[in-house]
Amino acid sequence: MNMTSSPALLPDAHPTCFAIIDGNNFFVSCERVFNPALNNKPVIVLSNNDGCAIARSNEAKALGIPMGAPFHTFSHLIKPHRIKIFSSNFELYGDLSNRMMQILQTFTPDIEMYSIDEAFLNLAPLTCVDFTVLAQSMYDTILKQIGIPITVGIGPTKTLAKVANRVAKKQKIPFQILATPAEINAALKQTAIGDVWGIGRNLTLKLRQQGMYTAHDLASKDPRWARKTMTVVGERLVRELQGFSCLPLNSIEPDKQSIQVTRSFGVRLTERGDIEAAISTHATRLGEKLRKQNLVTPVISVFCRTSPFSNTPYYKGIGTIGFDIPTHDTPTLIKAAIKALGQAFKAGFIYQKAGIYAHGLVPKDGPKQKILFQKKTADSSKNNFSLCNSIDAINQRFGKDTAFWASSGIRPRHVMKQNQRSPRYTTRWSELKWVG
DNA sequence: TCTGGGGTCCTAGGACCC
DNA sequence: TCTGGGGTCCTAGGACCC
Repeated sequence: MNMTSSPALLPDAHPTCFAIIDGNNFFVSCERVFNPALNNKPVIVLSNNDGCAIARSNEAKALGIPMGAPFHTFSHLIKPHRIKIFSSNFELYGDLSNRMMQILQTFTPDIEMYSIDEAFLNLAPLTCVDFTVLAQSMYDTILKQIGIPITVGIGPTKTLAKVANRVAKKQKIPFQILATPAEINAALKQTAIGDVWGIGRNLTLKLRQQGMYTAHDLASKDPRWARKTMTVVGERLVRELQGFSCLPLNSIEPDKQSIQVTRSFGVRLTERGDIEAAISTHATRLGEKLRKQNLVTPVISVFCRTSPFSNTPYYKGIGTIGFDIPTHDTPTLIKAAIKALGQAFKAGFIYQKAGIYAHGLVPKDGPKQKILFQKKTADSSKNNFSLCNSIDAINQRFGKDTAFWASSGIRPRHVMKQNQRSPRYTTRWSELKWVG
């Protein structure tokens, strides 16, 4: 494509056209929906265990608090600047996310839900639509119906739509459309190389060393060069920046290949029994996730590790157990997890985190592998499916862990710190917002 | 005292096969 | 000159994303 050809309007100039829509400072905006007093004030949402900042309002960003900053590195700013702090409330965020996605689907069904707060839309088929009107309408509708401000970026490829979105955010405007080569070039020139979607910390360093500082520098490169230095991923990236779409819209969510449940303990643990209780809890969560998605796993891995940030010696142990028959049965998973922990655990260390992974997932009713030497008891899971489903139903209705497995402990020591969580306004009757 | 959690894709290299 | 060759499958590790 000739990047200097005369300006033309999308989508005639390009065969493809994408929009990326995301909620501004999404978790903070969710908190503000039910607490308007937070508007125009510095607000921070913390990760699990209140460990670090995972969402910051613009006011908090202006105070110089970076994404991912550990709580203790900015705790001294809280009082003098009256920063409002929240523990993460994913039940609330997930629910508002669903509502946002539903509204976006009224604009086009050709949508890919990319993350909790982001969606790509394929706009190429909307040939008769004025994208300025469309973007403004999306912004107005979502702000009015949910109360969350969004930003819309539109461009001929997903990567350029991302660039457009970033430019809009920088200018604090609701949307940006990159249609002409001149517009694209201008946007690329004001985008730092590290802010390009797909360029992480390592590649930023590498590219800077070679004298590339902006997205425009990278877009000027030969894709063959990119393939050599950054594999096929880099080649796609350069082509996308040049306006050739390589990343299609994935409107159908593929089955997960792996599922993991990992948590910091909140306290330091040294006793194997305490870690077993945590791992049992994680295995229970894993079973729930697998059953919900109708998947079974042929193998699990369990790990436990010390803190990489402390001065004490670092250790990470991993144990793996395979199943004769892929399963999503909680007692089977717990039993295997505890056995795997036996491989991973080494006495004498101060543990901070543990987790369980399931990989090579297959659909529960998919084709089954024949087992040559199958023990009679191997499919004990079968008998427990209805029990697990009943427990899932109880916990769904009455709240997490109303019914739980004894191996998780009656009073476990690994309970998560969540000191500042807001009510789950939209998903719990008991936590409804009262007005008046 | 205090540093999240959950995913994907790609490549290299070894094992194994004919 | 060259002294087996080519393929698949699996895993570990590294990169990225939000």
